[in-house]
Amino acid sequence: MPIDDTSKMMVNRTAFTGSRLKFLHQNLEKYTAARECTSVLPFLQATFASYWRRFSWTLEETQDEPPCGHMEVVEMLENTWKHDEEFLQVPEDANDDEMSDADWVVKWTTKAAREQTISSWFYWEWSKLPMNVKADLWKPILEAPFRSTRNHPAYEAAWLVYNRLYYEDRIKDAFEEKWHAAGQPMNRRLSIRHHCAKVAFESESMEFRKAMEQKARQEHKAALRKHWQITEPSNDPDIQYELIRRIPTAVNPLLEVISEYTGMTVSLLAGKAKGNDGCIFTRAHVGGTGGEKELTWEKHDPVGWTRTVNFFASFLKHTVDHDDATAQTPTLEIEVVQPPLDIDGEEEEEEEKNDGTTFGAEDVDRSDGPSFKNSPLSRKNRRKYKMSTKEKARQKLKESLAAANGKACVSKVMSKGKGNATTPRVRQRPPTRSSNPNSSFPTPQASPIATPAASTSAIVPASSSVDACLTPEESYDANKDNDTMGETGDGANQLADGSKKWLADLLATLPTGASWDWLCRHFADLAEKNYSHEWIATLRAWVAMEELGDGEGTGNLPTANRPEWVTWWIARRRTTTTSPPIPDIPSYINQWHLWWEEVTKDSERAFRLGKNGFLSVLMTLKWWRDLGKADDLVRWHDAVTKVKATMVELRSVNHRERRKRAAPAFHHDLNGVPIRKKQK
DNA sequence: TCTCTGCATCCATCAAGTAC
DNA sequence: GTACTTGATGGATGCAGAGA
Repeated sequence: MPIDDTSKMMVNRTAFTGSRLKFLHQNLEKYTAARECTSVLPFLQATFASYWRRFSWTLEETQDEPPCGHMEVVEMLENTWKHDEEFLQVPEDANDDEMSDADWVVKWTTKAAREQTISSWFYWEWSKLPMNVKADLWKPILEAPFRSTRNHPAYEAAWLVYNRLYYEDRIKDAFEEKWHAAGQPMNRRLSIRHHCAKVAFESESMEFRKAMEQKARQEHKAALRKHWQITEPSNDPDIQYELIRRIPTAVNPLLEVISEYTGMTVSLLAGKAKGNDGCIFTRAHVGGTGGEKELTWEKHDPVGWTRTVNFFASFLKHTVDHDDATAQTPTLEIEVVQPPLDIDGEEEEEEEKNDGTTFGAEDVDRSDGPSFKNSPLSRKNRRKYKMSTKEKARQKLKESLAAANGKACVSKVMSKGKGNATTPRVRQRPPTRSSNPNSSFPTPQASPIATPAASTSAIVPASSSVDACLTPEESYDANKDNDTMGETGDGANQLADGSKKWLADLLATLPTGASWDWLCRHFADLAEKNYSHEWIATLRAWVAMEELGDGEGTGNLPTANRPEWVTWWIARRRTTTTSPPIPDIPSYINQWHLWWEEVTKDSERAFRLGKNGFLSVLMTLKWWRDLGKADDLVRWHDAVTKVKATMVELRSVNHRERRKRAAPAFHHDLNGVPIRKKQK
C-alpha cells in the first residue's frame, strides 16, 4: 500500500460508535481543557496511546468492538501505572521489530490515518460547543433582545380565533377560489382571507359562534395571567422562559455598552430553578460564564463587577453633574459588596443606585408592570417614558464612556467568535526505525488566513474613519483625498513585501470593530484591482454612507430584476472572491440596468446599509468590469458614476435627516436591533 | 485545521382588525 | 400610537459533512 495514502484510509469522523464514541466523549472535556492551556499535543499523544490500548489497529472497522474482557484488562494495567510516560505505552507496539516491513508500513499508515480522524473529531466537537443551539440553555438570554418585546398579549376576536382554528377545514377553499378569481394579488391576500373568514364565521350557528367567543375570552385570560405571573419567581418553565426572554431588552443595552468600553464580558446571569431544567434570571453578571455550557458560579468576577459599576457611576456623574463637560477617567469611587450568588435561583436584594432608585433585575423586569401601578403616567406615556429614557441613557452612556476612554470607534464584543485554532496536528510515530516511512509523510500545511490587515504605516491622516474627513456633509466630496491610492491600477505603489501600500492606507481608514469586519473584507476585495480613481472614489462614498449605520445593516435593496448572479454569490455566503461564470455579459449588463432602475425608483427604499445594501451593487459592477470585453465596458464608467452619485446623495439626505432629529436616530431600536418598518 | 457547499431553518414582511 | 394575530414567501443564516 502506498505510504502517502493516509488520507484515503481516513474514516469519517462520524464513524465512531459504541465504546469508541464513548471513549472519545469521555476525553472531550480534557481536550477542551488542553486547548485552553494551548497544550493539545501532550493530550493527543496520551489519548492516542490510550485509544490503541483499547482498540487495536487490527480491528478493521471503527465499529468493531474489542474482545470481551479486553477493556477490563487494559484498565487493570493502567491502574498499575504511576508515571506520565507509562501512559504513552501501547503494548502491542513492542512487537514492531518482528513485523515485516510491509506489515509495519500498513500498521503505521492505518494508525496515522485513524489518529488524524480522532484529532479531527475532537476539533469538530470542540468547535461545536459554543454554537450548539439545542444544548445551550443560555442562548435564549443572549437572543432575547433580538425578538419582539411582546409587552402584553392581545385579545383575539372570535372570528380570528375561528380563522386560526378552522382555516384548513372551513375557510381555505373559499379563500383560494376567491383569491384566484381576483388574480392572486399579494397585497390583498390577507384582506380576502379575513373577508372569507368573517363570512364563514357568520354562516356558523349562533351556538357555535358563542362557543368561539368564549374560547377567545378564555385564551386571552390565560395569556394575561401568564403575562402578569412573570413578575413573580416561579418554577414554571414557560414563565421562566418568558421572564428570561424579556429582561435583557431592558438590561442588555447598558451591559453591551459597558462591555464595549471595558473589554470585559458582561452578560446576564441566570440560575437553575429547583427541580427542573428551567432557568431563572437572577441578576446582571460580569465574568466568563454567559452563554457557555458548563457554567460555574466560581467564575464570577467581583472585581470586574466593581469596575462595571464604576463605569456606570461615571456615566451618572457625567450626565447629571457635567452634562457638557468632558468626563474624567473613572476612578474607584464606590465600593461594591458582591453578595454570594443564589444557586437556587431565588430573588436577591436589589442594588441601590446612588440616586436612590434601584438598578436591579427585578425592577427592570417590572418596568412595564406593577412597578408603574401607582405611577401617574398613563400607559401610553409610560411606554414613551421608558423608550425615551432608555434610548437617551444608552446614547449618553456611549458618549460618556467614549470620552472617558478616549476612544473614537465602538467595537462590538458580544459576538461569540472563537479564536483561530493554531494547535499543530499530531500523529503518534513509531519510536525508532531507520527506514521510518513516516518521515516521508507530507508536512501539514498551515493555512494562511487572508485578512485585510491594515498597515500601520498608512500615510493618511490619523483619523480613524473616512467620515472623519468627510463631515460635515456640506463639504463632502467623494473624489477628494485620493492621494493614497495608486495611479495606474494594478500593482500601483507596491511595497517590497508584495503588499500594496495605497490599499493598506485605504484599509486603515475604514471603521473598526467586529460589526465592520464584513465591510473591511469586501472593501479590500473590491478595491484591490484599483480600476480607476472614480472606482476608488465610489468605494469611499460607499464607506461614508455605511458609516451612517453601525455596520449591522438596515434591510435589503429591492430584489426585482436583480441579476441572478447576486443570489449565486449570496448562496456562497459572499465568501468567493472570484467572478461568477456569467455566460452572456451583454445580457447581464442589461439586467443590471433594469435592477438599477428598481433600486433607484424610491430613494427611501434605496437607502439600505449593510451586507444586503450597496455591497451587492458594487460587486455586480466588479464582475462587469472583470468579465466584460472592450465593448461591454463602454457603459461601465457611466454606471460607476451613477452609483457613486446616488450613494453620495443618499448619504447627504440621510445625514441631514438624522441631524434634524437630534437623536441617535439610526434605523435601530434601543437594543441595536434594526427597527421594523412601521405599519401604515 | 480549516474552507466550502448544499440543505435546513429562521425570520421579516405583507394587510387589516382589534385592543391596550 | 403601537403591539399583536394570521400563512406564504423570499432572503438570510446556521449547520453538517466532504474535502483540501
